[in-house]
Formats: sequence, structure tokens, C-alpha cells
Amino acid sequence: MTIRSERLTSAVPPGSAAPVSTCAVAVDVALLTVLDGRLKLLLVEPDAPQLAGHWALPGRRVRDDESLDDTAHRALAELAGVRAPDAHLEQLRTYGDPSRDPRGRVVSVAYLALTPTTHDPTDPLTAQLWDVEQLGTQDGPRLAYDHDRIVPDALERARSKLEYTSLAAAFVADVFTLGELRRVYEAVWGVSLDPANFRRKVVSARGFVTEAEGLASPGPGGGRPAKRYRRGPATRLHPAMLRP
Amino acid sequence: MTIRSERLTSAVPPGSAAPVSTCAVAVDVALLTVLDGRLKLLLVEPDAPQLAGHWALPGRRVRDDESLDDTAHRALAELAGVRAPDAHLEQLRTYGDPSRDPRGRVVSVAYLALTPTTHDPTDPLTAQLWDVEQLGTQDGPRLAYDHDRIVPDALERARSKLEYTSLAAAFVADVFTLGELRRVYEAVWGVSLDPANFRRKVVSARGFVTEAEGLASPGPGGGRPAKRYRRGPATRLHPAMLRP
DNA sequence: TCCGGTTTTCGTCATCCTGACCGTAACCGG
DNA sequence: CCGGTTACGGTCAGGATGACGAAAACCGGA
Repeated sequence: MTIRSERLTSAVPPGSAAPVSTCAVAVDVALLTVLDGRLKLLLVEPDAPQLAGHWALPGRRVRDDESLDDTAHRALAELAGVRAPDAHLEQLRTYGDPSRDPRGRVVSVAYLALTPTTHDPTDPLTAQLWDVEQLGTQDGPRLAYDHDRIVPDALERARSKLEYTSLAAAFVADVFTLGELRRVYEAVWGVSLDPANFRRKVVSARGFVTEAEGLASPGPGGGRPAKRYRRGPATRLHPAMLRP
Repeated sequence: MTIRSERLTSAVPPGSAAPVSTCAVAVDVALLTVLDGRLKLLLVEPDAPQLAGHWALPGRRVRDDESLDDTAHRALAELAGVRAPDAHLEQLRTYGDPSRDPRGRVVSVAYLALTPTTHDPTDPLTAQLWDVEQLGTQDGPRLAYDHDRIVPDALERARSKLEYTSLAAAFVADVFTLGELRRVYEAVWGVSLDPANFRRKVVSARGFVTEAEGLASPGPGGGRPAKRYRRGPATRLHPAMLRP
């Protein structure tokens, strides 16, 4: 921290090869949600003409008086129509390779956002939900910048945090059934879980869920009505819900 | 990502309240090591006159052609005398509150570094190892900037990663005994562990350690000579080493 | 009304992991 | 030789896990 009292917005004299300068700082958000039992990622079409046909994570430049969390919330609101209390938001990682943006040095602070499947996915203008299974394939979108490096990190973070935190509850509504919660785990992990064992582990994890009143109506295919639950006070799970 | 093609080092016209500008980007490194069975954090004295009496994490500004990892390595080399292959280095989190640095907007990418206790701790000029137990107390150092927010995050990251990764091996030498590895866990977690159970868990975790040749000499207090081990190929531990 | 299909919920059982504990092996210093 | 210390190995009870079975409670169609 040997920063002198130079002003941050000071211009670099033309032609000088200053070893230390300032960078553009942006925030990119990887928003995940579960729709129809499948994990989805929200992507937007950048308006830069040289990136036509590519898709990108919704991102915004950081403003002078804005914290990084505020920028992430603003990116979600402006580009995806997601308001702050509807989403879980946490910082993921910062990407700052000098060549990651062809237009110049941009340091990007990536965020991970998780939303329940409550709002209509077609409300944003240019945003679209993509199935994460398609992402690597030729059916999937071509990602701009280094976002093909950010997305796997976001997926791994989400998959890992479902194991030892109560983060899966961020994917479901305020009141939910254990079947809905199980389908979240199955969609994020890409596996199928035994319903009986899943129930036992969730109920035995202290503070994960608390029983709510009433029963949920079965789906169109029938089935026994399920008990309703709410999130419990715990954030870390003891014992953990480990992937198979 | 609506960044236009404006140059990143373009000067902001004086007096204009531009909502988007560039930031100074720095890297601060929280280096942890275990010395005499206690977890230590490396701090330096900033040379800024208004911060006399304060201690800070070693940090450097990011240069134009430098990746964030490179900056972290440079900060360790220049401020702590630690060369790259001697330390495990991973990104921790980015701190970007507008008021975190009183001299202006500085976005800091924090790194976590772990080193074995092999090099002499008195070689850097102004760097010093502090016992992490002293950090919150009045015997401890006064931390500059928002480094009192970074340090707890670094400690929690290290404590957590010891559970489900083989990161504890970064604290010991290339060849080590299970007693040395156990003292790492005890120092980082601040607990005392049963030697017999610890041995069983480490050996049964596939790929954590592999047996080396020869026996280690006992300490001055005696004791049976211990077998020597090396790091195994695993990075994730199965099963995990959970905190008591 | 009856029946197959579906989902939820509960119970059983063998297996594995964990913590607590004991005993032995092998070294040190006095 | 003997007490202290550390390393190593085994036992045992309790908890968690996966595989599996079965009952409860709903749906739709025959």
C-alpha cells in the first residue's frame, strides 16, 4: 500500500509508460434459477457491435459513490428486472487478466445470484434464461469476454455451497415442500436423489427448515399432499448434505 | 457490459460529476504461517505518514501489464521476501467500499497465502509475524484501512479449507510427520485434537498423504520416532476433516 | 367404485465414520 | 533403570449414510 496522494482520476500523460495506473472496474452477475426442474443461467446480449451473436453475464461499471454490492444490485435491476430482496447475492471472484477485455484493461468483480422461480422469465428485454446443460455444447450460447471462465466457477460455487450451507432455500419460495427443495438439489447437482433419504437428512439438519402449516396440493399427476416448510435460522448445515 | 470504447486512462474533465470512472486497483495479501505451534499473520508498517503506528497487509498496486496473481506474487516478494514456489496463493475476496481508503477510491483484491515454516521470519525489513490470537486484543496491532475486515475473512477461509481440502499440507515442509500436520490443524483451528483419531482420518482420506521413507528424529522431550509422509495427489478430502 | 400410477412419509438394516479410550512401542533425560 | 513423552494400533458405542420396503394419500381412467 504505497499509494501516494495522487488523485485517482488523474490523467496519464500521453506517451508515458506509467507502470501503475487505474483500471475500469465492472461487476458481472451470474444469476442462477431453477425452472421446470432444470438449472438456468441468465445471459444478455451485449450492445457492442463487435460482439453480435455473443451472450454475456449482465454487468455494469462501478460508479464513484457505489459499493460493489450496490453495482451488482443495479446490474440485476437494470438488465434483468430483478429487485434486491428477491435474490441472494454474494461475491464470487475477481477476474483481472490484462487481456480479458479486448477494448482495454477491465477488472471484473463477479457475483453469484440465486433467485426462486417466482417471477416470469420473459420480463427483461434482452435477457434470456439458458439451460446450463447446453452451455458447453454447440447448441448453447457463445460467451463474450472471459465469461466462459466465470460461469464454471459460478456453477461450482453454487454446487459446493448447497452441500454445507442452507443456500438451496434461496431457489424456492418462502413456503415450500421438501419435494421442491429436493428438485433444486437434483437440478443444481445434475443427479437424482432418494426422496426418503433426502427428507431424513434435511429434517435432521438442525435449523435448516421449520414446519409450516397446511398441506400443499399435489401436482396434476397425483401423489400424497406434502407438508409445507419454511427456511430455518441455520446458515451452515450440520451435518452437511454431501453430493453422492 | 455497456462499456463504450472510451480509453481507460482518459482523464475526467475537472469539475464534472462523472458517474462512471476508473478506480485504483490494489492487491493485499494475508499471509499465514504456523510458528511454534501458533498461527501467525504477516503485517507490514505502511510508509504513509498519517498511518504511523498502524499495521497493514502487504499490498501493491496492479500494474498495466500484470495479472492479479502476478501482483500478489510481487507484493509477497517485494514486501515479505517470499518467492512464488514457496507459498500457496489463492484469491480471497475483493473489497471496494467507496470509503475504505481515506485517500480515494481504491478497490482491493485480497489474497490468502500459506507458507511452511521454513524461512526465517526476520528476513523482511519492516514485516513482522503477529500471533492471530492477539489480533483482536489491545496487545495486538492497530490495522490500517479496512484490513480488520479482511483478516477475519482470511482466517475463516483458511480454517474452512482445512476441512475439505488438503491445504494443510501447504503449512508443512515437503516431508513431514503426522504430528507436525496435526499441530497445523490445532494451530489454525485453535483446538487440540486426539492424535490417534487424527492419524486414522488422515491415513484413511484417500490421496491426502503418502508414506515416505525413514523415520523422523524425536524432539528434545523424547518420544517414539514418527513415520515420514509426503503430500498425496488429492486436493479434496474424502471424507472431510471436520472441525470438532 | 375399483385399480394402477405417483408422490410423500415412515421404518428397517447393513455399513461407514466419528469420538472416546486403552495399550503398546520407542525414544528422551535423569 | 524409570518416569515422561510421542507415535502407533486397536476396541467400542453412537451417529450418519445408502439401499430398500411399505404404507398413506392423492390423481386419472376403466
